[in-house]
Amino acid sequence: MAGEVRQLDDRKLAVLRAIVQDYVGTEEPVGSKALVERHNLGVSPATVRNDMAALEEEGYIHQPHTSAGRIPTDKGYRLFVDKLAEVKPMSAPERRAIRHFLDGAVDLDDVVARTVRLLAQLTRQVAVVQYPSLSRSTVRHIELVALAPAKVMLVLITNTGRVEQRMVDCPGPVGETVLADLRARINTRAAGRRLPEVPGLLEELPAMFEQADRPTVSTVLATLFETLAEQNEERIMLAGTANLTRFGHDFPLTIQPVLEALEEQVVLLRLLGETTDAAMTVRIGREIAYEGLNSTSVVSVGYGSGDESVAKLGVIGPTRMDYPGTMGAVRAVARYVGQILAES
Amino acid sequence: MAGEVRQLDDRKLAVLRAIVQDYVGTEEPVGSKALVERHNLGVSPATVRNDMAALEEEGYIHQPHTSAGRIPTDKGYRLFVDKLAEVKPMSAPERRAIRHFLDGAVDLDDVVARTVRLLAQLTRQVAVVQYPSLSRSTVRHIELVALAPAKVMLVLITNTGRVEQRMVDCPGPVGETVLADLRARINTRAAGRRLPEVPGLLEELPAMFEQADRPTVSTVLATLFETLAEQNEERIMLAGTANLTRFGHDFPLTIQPVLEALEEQVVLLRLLGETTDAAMTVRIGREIAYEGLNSTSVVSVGYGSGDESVAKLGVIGPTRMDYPGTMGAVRAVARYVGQILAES
DNA sequence: TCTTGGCACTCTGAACACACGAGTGCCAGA
DNA sequence: TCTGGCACTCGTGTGTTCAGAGTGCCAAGA
Repeated sequence: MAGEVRQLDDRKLAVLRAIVQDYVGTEEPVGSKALVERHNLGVSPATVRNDMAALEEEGYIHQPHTSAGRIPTDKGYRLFVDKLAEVKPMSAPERRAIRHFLDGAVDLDDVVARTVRLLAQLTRQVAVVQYPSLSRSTVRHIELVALAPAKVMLVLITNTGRVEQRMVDCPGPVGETVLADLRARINTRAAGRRLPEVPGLLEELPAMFEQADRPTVSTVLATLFETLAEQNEERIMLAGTANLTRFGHDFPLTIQPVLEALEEQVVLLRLLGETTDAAMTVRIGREIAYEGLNSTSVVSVGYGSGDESVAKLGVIGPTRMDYPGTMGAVRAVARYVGQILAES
Repeated sequence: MAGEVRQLDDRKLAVLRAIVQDYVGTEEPVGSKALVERHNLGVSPATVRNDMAALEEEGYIHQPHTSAGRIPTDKGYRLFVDKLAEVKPMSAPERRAIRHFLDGAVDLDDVVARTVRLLAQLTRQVAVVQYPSLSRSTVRHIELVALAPAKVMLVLITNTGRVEQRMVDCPGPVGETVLADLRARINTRAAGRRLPEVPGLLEELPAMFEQADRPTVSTVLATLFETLAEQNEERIMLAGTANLTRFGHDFPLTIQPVLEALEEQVVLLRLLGETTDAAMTVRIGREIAYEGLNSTSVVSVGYGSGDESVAKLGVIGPTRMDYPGTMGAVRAVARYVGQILAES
């Protein structure tokens, strides 16, 4: 009946942009007349109506009732985000405030806690920050300490400031010289490397020791590898759940599944995990795999101490959100957290 | 006009109990007729009406509108909890399930995480569990390790399985014998003692060392005292916020301040802090100091590894909650967590 | 071919009236 | 002291009406 892949005309795109902007602002379906009044599109309401009909035909907008205004669909938001919106940079005072707020942090926990609060406050939505995960970070230092004749404490310090320690029960007494030797060899090879690489780099180590010491060396290494591999340390911090109350009119129905999803760390981790490292990811409504979040959008991005990202952070809000502003806030916060981590 | 301190008649108490029970079940104001039908009070609705009028006069119940049923007031719930309700013990299968679920925990974090989820699930409300706090627990072991000539790592292990470590930069190189001596002396004095006691017990230690070593000893001790005193480690874990959706009809208004309160660890800590150690505490509506929680009730109790409580846990729900059941669940969970902590 | 003004139509939401029923308070009698 | 009866109150649900916002379509103009 109609051209399928027909390219949308510039004005239609402008109309879509205007609809998204107005709807995000007012939360109410927007009609042709109001649109023309608030944006100077240079055409009459009737023309806009024609464009709207076309946009609806293509699935970018939708009418709740026959005689109501239009609401963007997920597809409409998608087009808006991809083609029509610019990330809105933070203002200078905002940037200064972010910087200042994060600078006050005393340790890693505090950095994460401050970040998540800040993000929730800036976006007025639910913020999620993943702890810098072990698997992405690099080794700063590995320490071995004899606590008792056959008991060694192993301490792993990462570039993100995270400290993990383990006790190792060795098969026999451990000489201090052996331990020092082992410590030196481990650090020479592992320092600065990414955690998952480390086991490969230490493979030939046992062979470098006397036959008698090999069981001890192997035991220590085994514990180290365990620590490195321990993925269940993927922790997450949340803030801003109170912002859910501003979600919409049809309240309990929308909010319940969202609250449930937020309690499932697994869901949140997978959500953030899908973010491609480099760029900011925006997932909208049905695009989100987890059903409970089908009426929300997720804006997420990686952050890291260097040029590489060690963890993700993001924001969860209604599909009807201020995408440019949210994306700007997320990007800015991620950038500053990265700086803070790099400094400390 | 009327007797003020007049003792309430047994039947009036029975009526109050019935009102509370019905209202908790139905969430709707309960009238005299329905009451008589559902509980065999042995009297007619008219009689019940008289009793209700008296109860209202005394402030135990309240009428939302002239021609509606009655709803218990905070004062009514208070009387119910104090005089009319028995803590409802968990059934044997429930107890077994609790036990089994908690037994699977692998470390302290996991114990707390499982506890809070369990509590949320059992009560279908919001659960709060405080981590065993350093100040209440006792020293299991303190370890000192030389990492570099003038760098010592201090590790504090508590009876609740918590491990805290700190780096100490010493004013000068530290001899291994001095360190061993210090370690031994510290542990002899501190092991088994409550954390806040420890500084007092170690006061005269520096004097027992050679003049030259005293600065080092003092530095190490200072860091240890800091670690002991660090109260901001009072962490809390939450679960079951999704249960807030079952709160009431007047939704966003009630839930918003509650969600806000739940984000403030400080508020939650103070809330739990007010619990007297020994017994279970129930705070109802306006009795709660924090305004945002004025339409909720909090049931909390201490739990601990021995006979003494090291932290608190509890449940936050609408004032209209099943007090006997909630109290039963809270008590049972606290008891089992205590056992788990004692074992590990 | 695109745009525009006009017009008839649809539908929601607010306002209002109204009846029903649940629940009450009070009183007189047992 | 309890009970049944009775008149009264008031919230809720239903039905109706009405205004307004918004649409789609069409014919005329650029």
